[in-house]
Amino acid sequence: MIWQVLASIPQGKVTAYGQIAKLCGYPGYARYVGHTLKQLPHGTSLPWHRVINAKGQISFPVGSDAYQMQRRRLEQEGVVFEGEKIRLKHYQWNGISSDSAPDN
DNA sequence: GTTGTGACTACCA
DNA sequence: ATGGTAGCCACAA
Repeated sequence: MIWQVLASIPQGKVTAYGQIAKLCGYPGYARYVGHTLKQLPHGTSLPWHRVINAKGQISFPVGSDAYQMQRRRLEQEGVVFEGEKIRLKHYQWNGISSDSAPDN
């Protein structure tokens, strides 16, 4: 299920772990989603990089290898970053939770 | 079976 | 807006 929802995320858009879990019919399974993405093979065609946390940021330590890789992939798809945060206002796929209070 | 940890969230200070 | 705490669920020790 998670893979299916993951694959349905449009290019150039992002969503949150909790949102995916909810869409899969498992609200509250945000951590499970993260656990699943962690298990994805490196060569997977699934857009795991389009999954971020509810804060609108990448869930990896800033500067870490994984962080930079995910960020680069997102930017390649046209996603714009504001510092470490993503412009959810324009790039969130299906409303991400609540926090992040976008402005502009 | 209890305890600790993790690519998470929400609420409160 | 930022930082700390509690809830959340699955998995490993």
